[in-house]
Amino acid sequence: MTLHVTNTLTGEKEPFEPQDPENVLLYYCGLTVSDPPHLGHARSWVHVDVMHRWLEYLGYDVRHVENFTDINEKIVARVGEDDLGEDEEAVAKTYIEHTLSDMRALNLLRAEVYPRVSEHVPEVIDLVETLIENGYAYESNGSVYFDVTSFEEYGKLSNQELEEIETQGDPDERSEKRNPADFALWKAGGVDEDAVAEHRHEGVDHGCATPTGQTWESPWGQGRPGWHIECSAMSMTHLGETLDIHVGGRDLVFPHHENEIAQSEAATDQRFANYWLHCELFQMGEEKMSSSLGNFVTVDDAVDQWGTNVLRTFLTAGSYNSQQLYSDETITEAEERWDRLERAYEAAVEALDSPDARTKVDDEALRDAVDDARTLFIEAMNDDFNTREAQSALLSIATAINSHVDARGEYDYRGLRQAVGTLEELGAVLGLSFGGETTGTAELAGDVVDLVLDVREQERDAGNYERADELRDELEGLGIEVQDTDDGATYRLPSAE
RNA sequence: GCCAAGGUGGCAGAGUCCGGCCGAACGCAGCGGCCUGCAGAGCCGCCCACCGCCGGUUCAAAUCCGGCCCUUGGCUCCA
Repeated sequence: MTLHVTNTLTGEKEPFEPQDPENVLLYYCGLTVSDPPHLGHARSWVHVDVMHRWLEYLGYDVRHVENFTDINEKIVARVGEDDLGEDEEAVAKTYIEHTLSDMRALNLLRAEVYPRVSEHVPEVIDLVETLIENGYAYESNGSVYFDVTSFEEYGKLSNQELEEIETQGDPDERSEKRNPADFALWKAGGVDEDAVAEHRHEGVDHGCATPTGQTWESPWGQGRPGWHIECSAMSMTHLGETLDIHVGGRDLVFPHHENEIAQSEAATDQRFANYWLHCELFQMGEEKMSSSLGNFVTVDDAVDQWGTNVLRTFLTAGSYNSQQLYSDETITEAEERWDRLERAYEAAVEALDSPDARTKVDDEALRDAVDDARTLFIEAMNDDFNTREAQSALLSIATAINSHVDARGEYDYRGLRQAVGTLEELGAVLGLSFGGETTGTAELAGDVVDLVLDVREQERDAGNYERADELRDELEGLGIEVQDTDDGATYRLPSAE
């Protein structure tokens, strides 16, 4: 089966065919950089990263662009707060660096470009001018609005009729619009003080903050870009008029992505994106995880607590387009699943190093299991990036390895090599890395643990089990897992992530 | 109110597009056995699901069709 993806535009799972058979143009609707990223963001990032990796696995060159929205009321509101920065640019820079660092910690492939709105204001203005010239937008009191009635297909992504779209918003602003559903492409003047006040954190002194208000010169006077236009301008600048894949959070379908389609397609008369994929949200009990609800876990805390591999196992434990439950239990379960994978991997590597590994031994059950797992994995990923199913394929390799090793006797050298290689290769698609880097200190720690285990072995030989158990307990208190086997004790250091 | 997604074992979560290999995957929890000084890890096996409810189509439905109930998300801050 070839790759199939669920397209929000049609609501159906469709065969994936990029415009150019060798290249994929991928745009991910990135963050507004006004808060530290949380696990909900990480969930989307990791799924997009897995899509990217899988497309490369299939042989495509992926041109992957991910924007940062650095013009926003919330950013203005953060100016002067703590040590975030003394103006909007500095605040945005702080959070962009924070975000990129979180992304590295999650082992995400880098995008080709991370464009920022503030660097694309001329393109935004060009696009708005085109829309006015073509009769899709109008100027009103120095602001420019998109006339939704001029775009016949408005509502096609979120599947809504224009008259059913409720509109709220500022009554003053609304009076400037021809239709309440019209949205701003360009907003006159600086940021509204009330809007800024609304996003301020309580009880924070903003000292001698000097927000600039983030305004630019334009044909319609001082102003700033509206919320949706930046993604159109940036994706067109870096990837052209028609994207192959546009990804974002489910919460962005309306109005953000709907408006992106309207303004882009009105401007170019070309289809804006062929496949719209949407990542579902984390559920914290009864509601979604979100910055505004304040019920989130930040990415850096989660990385500190769980490490990259556990987190990635957790974040890909459901389909990208299914809601996923966040709880201590579900994340602990992911940890156990990763541990099982890693232990099997280590057992295989150890068996390969042992003198009992023979090239003439042939365990068909092991080899077949590995072959089957590969087939399953590929089918799962091709079926709309089914990462959970892909994980179970990996786990079935673990079971096959354990079963083979547990039988003792002689080991199938080639079979184990194949198992290890397959785990590494397919694990990499999910961004999992086995047998983590051995650092100098880890090696030293290992030597010390060996010494302690030698002493413990002597105590055991002497029948002094109480002392032996004490030593084991103390090692375990340090996070070092001890296991007694026929060939002596083995250990696992806490993962050095 | 309108739009979208979903309701599968104790938990979590695939499978639903393309009906039969689903007598329902993988993992966790639980139970039994093996291994072990003990523990852990591991192995082998088992338990737990009339797949939200009602009706229909079919030789055959978790999967298709209709109705109903419930949950989540969106309806201009949102990944």
